[in-house]
Amino acid sequence: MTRIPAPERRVALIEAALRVVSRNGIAQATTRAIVAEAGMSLASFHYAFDSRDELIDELISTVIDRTRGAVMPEVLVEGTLVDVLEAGIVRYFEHLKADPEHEQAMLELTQYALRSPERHPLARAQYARYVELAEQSLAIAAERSHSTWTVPVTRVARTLVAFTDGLTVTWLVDRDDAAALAVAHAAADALSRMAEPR
Amino acid sequence: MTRIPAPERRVALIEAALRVVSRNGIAQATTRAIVAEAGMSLASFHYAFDSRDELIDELISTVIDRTRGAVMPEVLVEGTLVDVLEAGIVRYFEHLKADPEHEQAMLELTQYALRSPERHPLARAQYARYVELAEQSLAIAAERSHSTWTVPVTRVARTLVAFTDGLTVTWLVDRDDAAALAVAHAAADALSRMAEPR
DNA sequence: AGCGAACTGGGACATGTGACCCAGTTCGAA
DNA sequence: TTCGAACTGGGTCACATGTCCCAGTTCGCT
Repeated sequence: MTRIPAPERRVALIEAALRVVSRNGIAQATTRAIVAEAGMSLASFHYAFDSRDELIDELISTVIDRTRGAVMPEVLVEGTLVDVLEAGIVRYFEHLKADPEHEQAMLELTQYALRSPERHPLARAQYARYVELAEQSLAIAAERSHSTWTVPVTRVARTLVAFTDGLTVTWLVDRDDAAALAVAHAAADALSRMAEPR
Repeated sequence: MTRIPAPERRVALIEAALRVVSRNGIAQATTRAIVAEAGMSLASFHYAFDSRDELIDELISTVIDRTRGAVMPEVLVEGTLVDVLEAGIVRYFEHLKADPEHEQAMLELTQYALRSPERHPLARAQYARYVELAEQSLAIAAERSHSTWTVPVTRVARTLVAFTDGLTVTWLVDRDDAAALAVAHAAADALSRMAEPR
């Protein structure tokens, strides 16, 4: 009924799609399901997007852009590097626990992108973004703990991303908080060895 | 043409399904695709299985049972615990590189199982199996390096699984061998701190 | 107010898919 | 050798899904 210009509709559809993917998985993110979630008619979908694929691609791009420093955001703690790192990872874990479906959706989108050569770059971009954010956090962490990375920060960041990823996948499966915290501790420990006091 | 008893057919279909999932992803593992891969007719499928869901469930169970000590199998190296651990993880990494599609399939099956409450236990079982295998490997590793775990082995194992999982996901995305080896190194380092010389 | 373009709703179509059915064929046991 | 059950192939059904079309409606501009 209400007229909405196409660009806004694209945004609304992407939001709706993310909700559907989070709630029901990407396999259930059909055009009809997305449109229902957005409260629109099917025609509006193809007025705003050429195809479902186009929407999914934009969805992935959007979540990449939107990914803020969830991984170790503003590190609040002052202290040893290990402590700062662990606090950061634990904070990410809290974020994961607060919205597991979202992280699960991210994982699914990655898997999805990995499945076609044309979309593979999207998955790479997603992880490049993760690494970028991790790098920033690690720089801050070193700062706060008066340390210097003895290994290129990018490499440390890649490792951090791998660790948090593993933590995410395993926790999504077993929901074992204590185990996840143990992983966080071990990961922080490993990372801290890549720096020295300044 | 050739008559094949139902139980054998089930096995053949599961094998075929695994190949299809590895090659094209679980979304493409339709009854028709599986049947074509197995060189059977569609009717044979529903003669052997009640439904596609039943096959997928059995597929997951099968891969769980079949999962051998890919994660740090017979640890060959003698040496420091770190070295033994790293060698084991690197060996897993070689396995991953040798057949990336298989590990990707495992990941997809997990994600798939995670999406429905009835199947969630399958995902848990899969990871429980991983942890079990990791535990065995870790016991051997401690043995070989004359060390003792100072933390319950199960917890160490869970952490190892998380680490290798993270390594897997990130490597599947960026195919960065050097980065993966760095993760392996860091992971081995972290794990080795959970033991002491005997 | 009037006009053209932007937008909307409902329906339609082709295709893919899971499930099923049934008439035939083949095998093993009696 | 015969007979019944196990098995097979091909066709079919219902439904979901991506895409499209078109007649109508609404808006911004003149």
